[in-house]
Amino acid sequence: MGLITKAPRGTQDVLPADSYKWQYVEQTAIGVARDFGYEEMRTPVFEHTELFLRSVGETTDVVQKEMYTFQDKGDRSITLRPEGTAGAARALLEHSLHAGALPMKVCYLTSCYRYEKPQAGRLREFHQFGVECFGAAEPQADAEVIGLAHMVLSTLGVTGVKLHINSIGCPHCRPTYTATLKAYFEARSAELCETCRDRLDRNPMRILDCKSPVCHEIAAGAPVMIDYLCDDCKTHFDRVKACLDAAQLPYEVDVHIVRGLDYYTRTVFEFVSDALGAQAVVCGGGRYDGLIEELGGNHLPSLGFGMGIERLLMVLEAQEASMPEPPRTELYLAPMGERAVTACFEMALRLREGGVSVQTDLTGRGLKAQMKYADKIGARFVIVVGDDELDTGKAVLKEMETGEQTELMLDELYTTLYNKALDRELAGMTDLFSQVVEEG
RNA sequence: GUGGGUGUAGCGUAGUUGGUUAUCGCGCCAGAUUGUGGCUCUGGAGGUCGAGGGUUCGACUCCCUCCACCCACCCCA
Repeated sequence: MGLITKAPRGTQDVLPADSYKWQYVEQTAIGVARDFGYEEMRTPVFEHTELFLRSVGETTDVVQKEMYTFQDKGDRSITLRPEGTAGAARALLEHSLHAGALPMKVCYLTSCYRYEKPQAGRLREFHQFGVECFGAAEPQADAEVIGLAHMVLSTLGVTGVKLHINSIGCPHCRPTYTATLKAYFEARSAELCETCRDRLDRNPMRILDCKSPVCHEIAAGAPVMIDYLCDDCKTHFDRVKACLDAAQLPYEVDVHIVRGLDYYTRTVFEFVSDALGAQAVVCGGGRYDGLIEELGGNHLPSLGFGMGIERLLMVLEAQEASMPEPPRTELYLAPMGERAVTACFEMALRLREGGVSVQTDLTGRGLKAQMKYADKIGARFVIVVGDDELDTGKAVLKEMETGEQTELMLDELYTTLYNKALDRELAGMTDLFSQVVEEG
């Protein structure tokens, strides 16, 4: 197979058979966010590289080795967005959205790009649903954002997902902690794995996350940020937890959560699924009180999260969750002969104008093949239109599932279909009603 | 970037000391009395056996290189 018939590494096509799942997930997420006051924002796929250096952080892996960066023809350094927060923050500043009503709540559905080696739950192009809440310093904002993520997951029927939260402090208390942590690991540096010895200088907090057994054991006894929080951070975290408790949102404080993006402060959280492979984080986010300042704005405490659509779909797939499928073609018009082809073409257009989903023959196939096609696409009704029908105006409406045939006049077709649809809807409501009665 | 596993039609597969035109199932297309789908039967199309090179009279099969996919490390959504 030649290169042009192969999508680039780490990318995925969403095929017609699956796109309804994406639409369902996306609409659900946007809908829940709207209930929380979030409005959609769309920002460009690419930004000035500088934006990500400043926000995500120059020492992070994302920036150091995973960005799709290139020079454009005007010799600007451009980068395909590796995450969604930076672009949203940039747009906020560029359009002075923070001058309007605060907090400023936005959400988005975006593709993100990271040059990584693909594996289960990890792609080079992936999609994220994200929210950002700008200008909300209070702990209830943290809880609300977490609650929003939780509600998106529960509305979709996701199960087996756990919420982990932590506080990683602020610029006032973190340096003290980092120094303490570094001293602790340095004392036992000989035992650490090679990568963790490198991390000692770059970012000792990463060692807490190491999966190697020895490091893990050493890390287990390491001082944790929580114990070094300044009074403000501690109070903030306590109140976040109090809100979550009050809302009965179950969580686990996981002192080892360390986010890999530099802008995070105070609250960080992850929703972790047991249905995924090693990439278990379905949703990750937290507070970034310093980011807007870092990008040249005023101090504007903010927070948000990103949710991986592919991972979300993997979880739903794993638990065999049902998702509402879009309605199938209502009617297939099977023309016999040239006169009928023209008539069906015209009839189909009229019916579609009335909101009926109709298909008719485009291939010149025989009747049998057309019936097969109608069956395959799941058409609910079929009408064969030949010279007889055109001459008399009478036709037979066949219901595919039951084989039941109804005689009708072609010029009453729309009304008939409308009534049938209405009957179905009523029947559905009756079913729903009896179900409710049965369940008490 | 580092490991491990896997590559035969759209999908799932047979091909086991290298030996004619590379299996089979599903799917697709067409037929089985003139205008009716699902079941059955018959026929047909579709493959540079992941790619390139090497060994050999002869390679899907053996050797080398590369590529892709899957999984893990790392990192994160």
